[in-house]
Amino acid sequence: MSGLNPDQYDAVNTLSGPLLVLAGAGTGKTRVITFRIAKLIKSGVPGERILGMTFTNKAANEMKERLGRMLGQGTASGKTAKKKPAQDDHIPTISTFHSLCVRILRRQIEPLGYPKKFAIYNRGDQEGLARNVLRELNVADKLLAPSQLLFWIGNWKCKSMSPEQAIVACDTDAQHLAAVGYQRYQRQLKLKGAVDFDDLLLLTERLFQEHEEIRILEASRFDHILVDEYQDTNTSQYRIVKALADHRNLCVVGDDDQSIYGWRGAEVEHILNFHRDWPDAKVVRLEDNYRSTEAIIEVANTLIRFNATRHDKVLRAARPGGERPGVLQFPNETVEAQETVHDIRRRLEQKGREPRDFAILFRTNEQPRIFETELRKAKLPYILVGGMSFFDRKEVKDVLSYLRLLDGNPDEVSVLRIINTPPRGIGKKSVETLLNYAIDAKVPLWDLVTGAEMRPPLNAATIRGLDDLTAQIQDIQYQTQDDSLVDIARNLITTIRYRTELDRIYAEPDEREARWSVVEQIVTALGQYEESASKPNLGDFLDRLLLGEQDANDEKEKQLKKNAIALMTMHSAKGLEFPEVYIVGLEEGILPHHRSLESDSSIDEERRLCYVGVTRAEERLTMSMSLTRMKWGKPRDTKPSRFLYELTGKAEHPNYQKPRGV
DNA sequence: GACTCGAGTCCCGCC
DNA sequence: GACTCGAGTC
Repeated sequence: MSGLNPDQYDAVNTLSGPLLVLAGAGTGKTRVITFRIAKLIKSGVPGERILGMTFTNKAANEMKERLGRMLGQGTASGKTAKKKPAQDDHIPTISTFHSLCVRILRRQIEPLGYPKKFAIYNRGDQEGLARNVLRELNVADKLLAPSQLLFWIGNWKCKSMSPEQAIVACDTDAQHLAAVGYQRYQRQLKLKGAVDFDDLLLLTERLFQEHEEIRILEASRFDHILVDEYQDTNTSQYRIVKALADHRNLCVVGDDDQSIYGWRGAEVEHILNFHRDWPDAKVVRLEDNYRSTEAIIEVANTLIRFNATRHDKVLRAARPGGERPGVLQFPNETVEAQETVHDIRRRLEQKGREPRDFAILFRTNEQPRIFETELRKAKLPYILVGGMSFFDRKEVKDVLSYLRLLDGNPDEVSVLRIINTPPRGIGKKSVETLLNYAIDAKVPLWDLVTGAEMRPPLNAATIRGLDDLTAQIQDIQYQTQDDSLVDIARNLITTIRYRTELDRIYAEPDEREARWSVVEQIVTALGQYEESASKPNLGDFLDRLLLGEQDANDEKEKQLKKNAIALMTMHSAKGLEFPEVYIVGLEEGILPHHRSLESDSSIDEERRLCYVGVTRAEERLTMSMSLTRMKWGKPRDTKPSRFLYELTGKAEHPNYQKPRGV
């Protein structure tokens, strides 16, 4: 326990009772949490009685790794540990909220009327459902598009609102329509035995509310709870934490200046009001920043002071001096990318830096493309973090849908996806007939496919197709009963002739290879999972993959090990640090994002996001913008981000605010 | 039923 | 510029 300052030491050694750690950026939050867990264990608390909660898998993995080093062992549900730990049971659980909720629901969901093997729907699946709902309601796209419906549903859900509550809270006709859609959407999900991501939290919350005995059972699993990034908890997460913390040994850590998840329902009030929930809570403040140089901290402080409503706190730099952060302007985004990569290469060669010392941070997921191109040209290793794009790929969706089926979980979305992929003569019309029949007869679609339920009249080609599919799936299930998961997947891909299908669709050899390699990556991920999990099974693998616990991107893993330049959004960068950071695309409309320009409070959140970006840098920070940017096929003029003026001291300080009402 | 082509849209951020 | 969707053709 060496190397802690008095405040950190205080936080680490307060072992019981409610504790609030208000910690600025770079003040050693994660360190305090990990030290505290280690200390608890050393003081005799069994590891399995400790629960650490994080918001991202990255944070969870990092904490597991640190803890592993500190205690010289692995941690539960961690794939970071090479060997399976000897005593699996004495290890603390480090988990994201969603992962924790999935585990609770897999054990206890039945009282809520969902099947134990519920499917988890992601964005793509949700869209299909939303479309169905709108079709059912006979709503024209212009009145309410599927994406809008999902937007509203997401909004209500992250505020923990039921459809009934949403209907009451509506202002406009479109909203009211969405609320009705929300009700139908939930009904459909339940009918299909599926939940979406938000439901994972909502249902857990409801489970605890309606079934006290389950709440007590789940709460009794742990004696200590630690929550990182507490400022980012939404209503459900807040209630779940409270419901689990009977023992009162609750330690939360956070920073209101880094609250960047307001759009998914996070409320800073939770951290600001912690002492109201727990009046005897001890409060520890960490204000010494050990990460960045004084020059960088100065920029960060200057910027964040423009936010009106915040806890006034100072961030003191422990590292004096330092290079002044640079602000660069480029003619267009190609030059911006080229020059950034050029600069990195120069510093790699001249300053003895390593690729892993660099990060390029951006606001939206379309920005990295051009940087990827330039990095590839320069033959520099990079890793693109985040972005669910892996799951958006057709091949991934296809293979995962088949795997869900093989897991004995033939939910409708998966069945519809693969029923005619590869083509087996089952046309749109037939699928529609089947689907309508399934709805009318209240039987699962899959039972019509297999013929377990009486099928409606269909043409001969369709029947042959359905029988083929059924035979294929049953063959695999029969042949591979005792096989490893990897063998099952291989058998599947061969049986459905997926490679042939890819070759048929894609003419370009390069594209064929690229697509096929994605399929192989899934198999590799399955192999990795099988090695690390204590009781591997297909359903658990699919859960983990969907929750992001299991990395399916083989290339990514390799590069990570290989030491690579990190490309990520500022949201993903939270909690991380790099010696050299480039924040790119600092333009009005990007950061702050144009969708946030309507209200002051969302501009404040954009500013906090920028603050998070700035405070990732340890030694060198470069911010850049380009004067024109391609948008919808045409180069368009841009305006420098207001944050650039603010952080360079060129904007009016809020102390000299313009008169009201102007 | 499978495939091609052209019109229409532009979906933040994450688990 | 990239992608999806629906009409139209074989």
